[in-house]
Amino acid sequence: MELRHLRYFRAVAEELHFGRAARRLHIAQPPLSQQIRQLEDELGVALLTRSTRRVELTPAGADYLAHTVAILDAVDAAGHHAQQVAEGRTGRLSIGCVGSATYSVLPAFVRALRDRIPDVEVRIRGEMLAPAQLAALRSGDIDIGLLRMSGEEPDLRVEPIRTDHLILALPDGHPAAATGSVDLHNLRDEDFIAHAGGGRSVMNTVLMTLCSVAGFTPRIRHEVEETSTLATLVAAGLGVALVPEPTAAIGITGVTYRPLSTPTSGIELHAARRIDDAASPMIDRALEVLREIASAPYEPARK
Amino acid sequence: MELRHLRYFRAVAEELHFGRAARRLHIAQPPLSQQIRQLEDELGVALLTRSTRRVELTPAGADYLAHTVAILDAVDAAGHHAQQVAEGRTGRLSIGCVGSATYSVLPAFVRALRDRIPDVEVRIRGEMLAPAQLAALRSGDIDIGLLRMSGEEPDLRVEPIRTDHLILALPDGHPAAATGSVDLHNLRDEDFIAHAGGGRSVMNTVLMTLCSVAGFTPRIRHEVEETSTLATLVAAGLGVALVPEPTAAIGITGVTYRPLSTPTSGIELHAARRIDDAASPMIDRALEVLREIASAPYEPARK
DNA sequence: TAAAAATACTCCATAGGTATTTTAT
DNA sequence: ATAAAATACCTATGGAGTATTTTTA
Repeated sequence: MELRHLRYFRAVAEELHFGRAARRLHIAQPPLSQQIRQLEDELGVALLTRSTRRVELTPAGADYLAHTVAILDAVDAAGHHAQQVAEGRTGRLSIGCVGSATYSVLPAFVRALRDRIPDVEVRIRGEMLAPAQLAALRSGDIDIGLLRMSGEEPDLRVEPIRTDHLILALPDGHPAAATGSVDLHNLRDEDFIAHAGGGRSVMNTVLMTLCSVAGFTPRIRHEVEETSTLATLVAAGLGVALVPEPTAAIGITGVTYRPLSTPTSGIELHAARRIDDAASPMIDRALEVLREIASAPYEPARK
Repeated sequence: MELRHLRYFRAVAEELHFGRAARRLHIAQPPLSQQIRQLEDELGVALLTRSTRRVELTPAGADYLAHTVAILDAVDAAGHHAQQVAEGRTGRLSIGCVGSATYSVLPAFVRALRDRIPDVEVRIRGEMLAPAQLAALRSGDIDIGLLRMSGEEPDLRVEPIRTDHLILALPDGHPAAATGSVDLHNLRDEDFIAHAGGGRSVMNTVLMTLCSVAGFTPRIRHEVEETSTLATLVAAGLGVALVPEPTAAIGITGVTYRPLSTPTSGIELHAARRIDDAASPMIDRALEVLREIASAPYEPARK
């Protein structure tokens, strides 16, 4: 069976006249009769009752007509939808994001996506550590990763999205929070809260480097998977933490954020994608949107 | 575009290998490549990225594959469904029914239909007067009419289904209800409640005839559209009524039913259908079911 | 008897086959 | 070097056209 049979049957069923249907289809009447006969033979069902004076649908024919129309429409719709996907106007997009951007850059990104690409279907996986994102990118679990990284990844395309200042997260009432900015050296005897993964986390590397410059090695008492947990532990007074500025978007009371007295070069947020996904215009368009909105400096939520 | 293109695309998309897909389709590889190319050209969308070593779906191709599978399945399902309809195993059936059978024969019929033809989709229109049913049959609004009629209807096929005894509906405590059966003559001074439509209703004709034999002309004070209303009026003491026995299935308190002391030939319930619906096996099957169950004498619901 | 569907046949467009080339790893 | 897709070209199936017959209202 071919779509031709369905198109022809639809025409005859709607016209209830082989001659008119043939004219509508721009073919002669005999081949139309033949094709309809073929269709009926293949289905083993009489779809039409014909006499020379009247053509009518059988109950089975009426049923088949409804399905036929639905199928022909679905064929058209499938083509149009595929074109939309090819143009990146619709599709599914899975985004992974590190904790420090989950509550600031990520929501802004998703909001902008919905504005600019209304038919995108976004799936979000926030609070993903960088190594998990790399694995998820390779397995196809996510299409775009928002992470902080240093090394090279040959099968991924990584680009810097924005640079974030580093700030300190202190428990409310901490002596160092009394001043406008904090000298890292004053925290040499504090407990530090760090991310899991040790040296594989860029934030940990930066922390070690900065403390080393300040003349001490930070004592790391707690390691956390999620940045939100980190904020909770700081609020509980279990230690202090060095975090990228957007982390402050986590609305947990009991935490005071203070800049460092010594300016640093900050830490970069990167967007990563599979290098062989070049044929995915949705990812291209999404990254364009990300570049536009992510360069804006982090702005704390107004109350 | 033809289903061939979809079948071929599905094979290639699932095998991700033109050679294997061609073998699976029992054709050679070059024509397969050609057909896929045709499909892509017609859609204006690249569905696959090919190199000599790897064939992959583009995002648009993955999208199109999902739709393709759905369409091909729908084509199969449509054929099977039409076969089911042709065998009368599934389909929609609209049944009209007069008031006196609405609460006894009709529910038994529908119950039997569900047992015997599980996939039938029944639409019921109860409490339809006979003329309305004839019109609804002709307009296609109902497929089967359960009604009481006398004349001939050339474009309908009518068959007797069952004969019902005639009984009297009296208000509780009515003097005539004191005895086991009632002589119609004793009701010569009562108000009668009749169906609307006058002589066009067979029940009215029967009423006039029986009363005439009993030597009087009934005084008709109220005419009703629904048999349920008739029962309500009797219960309210507004009059008495002659009804077919199944009417007693209407569970309205305040009404006592009594047989006539003089046996009558009763009144027949007919099933009517369009004569040109011979090609509808669902109607055939449904009527077979009706014949089986409807011949059983009316049996009041046990409490 | 006239309008319309079915049949008979003819033709050619194109799906599919064979042989070969191209390409990417 | 080799496996696999693309290209070139040929073949033949079957879809569509023309002429005619059959059917029924």
